[in-house]
Amino acid sequence: MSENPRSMPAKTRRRQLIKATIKCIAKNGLSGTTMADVTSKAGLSLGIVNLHFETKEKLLIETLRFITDEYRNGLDKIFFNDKLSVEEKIIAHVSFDFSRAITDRDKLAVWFAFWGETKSRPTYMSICADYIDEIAKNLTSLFSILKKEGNYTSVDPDLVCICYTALSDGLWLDLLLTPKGWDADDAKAVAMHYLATQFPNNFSHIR
Amino acid sequence: MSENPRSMPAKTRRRQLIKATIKCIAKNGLSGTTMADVTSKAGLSLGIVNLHFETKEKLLIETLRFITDEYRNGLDKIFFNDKLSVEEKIIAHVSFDFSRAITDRDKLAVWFAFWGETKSRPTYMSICADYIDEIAKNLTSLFSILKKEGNYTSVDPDLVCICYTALSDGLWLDLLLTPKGWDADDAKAVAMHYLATQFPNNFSHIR
DNA sequence: ATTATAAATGAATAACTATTCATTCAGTTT
DNA sequence: AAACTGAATGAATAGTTATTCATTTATAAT
Repeated sequence: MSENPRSMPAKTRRRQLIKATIKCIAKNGLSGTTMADVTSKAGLSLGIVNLHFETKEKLLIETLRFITDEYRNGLDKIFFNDKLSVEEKIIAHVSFDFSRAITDRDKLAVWFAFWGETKSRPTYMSICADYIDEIAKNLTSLFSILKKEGNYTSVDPDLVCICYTALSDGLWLDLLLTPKGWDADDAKAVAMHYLATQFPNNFSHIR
Repeated sequence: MSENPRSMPAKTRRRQLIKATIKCIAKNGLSGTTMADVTSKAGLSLGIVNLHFETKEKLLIETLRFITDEYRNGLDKIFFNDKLSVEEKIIAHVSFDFSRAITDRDKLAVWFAFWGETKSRPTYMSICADYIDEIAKNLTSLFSILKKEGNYTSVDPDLVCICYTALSDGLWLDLLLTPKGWDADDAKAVAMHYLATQFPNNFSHIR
């Protein structure tokens, strides 16, 4: 099969298995995801996961790391883009949060599947804690700068960061739970509505 | 054992098993919760779950129903309490959302464990959808009345309901993921901060 | 007391699933 | 083209866990 040459680099094969894992978790949940499911979804043989990841648990951990890295890297590209103003960075952040890539329902299902197990798995917890802290620091600093630039004397950047972050997590949950009559653009509008309450001169009329 | 008389009504025994299930899910996750765990946590014998619930899956469904009912009933008591003003009802709603009973970390872990599996289990999905719709309707109507009473001409009650609900879900997630340096009262303050942006004359100075 | 009833037990079973590893196979080297 | 290398396979194995049900036990009824 030219689709699946044996000479593929290990990294590609690992990614192929992680992608299959995401689909399986979305379809069957974490508890319902078996090695047989994952490997057949990837069009490969049963033993392949153990060859590339050693154990199922390690495959799951790499899958979590894959989606957290994707999220963190996407946001870092925005934060460290010198061509954007602070206002533009914040808008780009929100747009990214509700972009196709991030609000893909398969991936949302994976996020929540892991969050649901976080309390019982220190490894999941620490992978999550890492990216959360970093992103919060960056976003808070954007709000701080905008506060100064826009003379928003009564705004509390830390509070706004916590509030925005919680809001966007909750909106993701809505997108996951209510598949119909509601989409990522609607969710984004809700998030912008909140930011407009804090920075009305910057975000009030943005669609 | 006088603690565990055989004459206990079936309902009590079922509740005892559900309580044990909540603890097990919090400790080991949905996938890691076994019948042996649950029954030993309840101080009963292995076969007892199948006697009272037939299958593990049915026990899990009843556990989800238990926590959703607890939440819905708590809020209904507030909505249908004729002695409270609309403002008081909204405050009571928020206080309930961040009360000890609701923000208990074991129970939060259960919420998220089920939400994580919702996409793959239509039964979980429909149990969630039921209570979400009902609560949203009630809360939206409170915001509508407050809008009229307080002359908040530019407030959109549907939007505020969606935003508040998403925010509180996201704050629950924060409480679950970040055990230290952050508690339910802090989360409640964030929620009140949002409501104050919409109804400043009612909620600005409330602790 | 004796019998009847229903709840509870837990050893045995059945079903499932992660992991292993001897073998196969594709591609590379000599 | 023969030998080599390491990726891939999947049948077999090992381990785990839900479920069953014959038996035991507590309570109620007569």
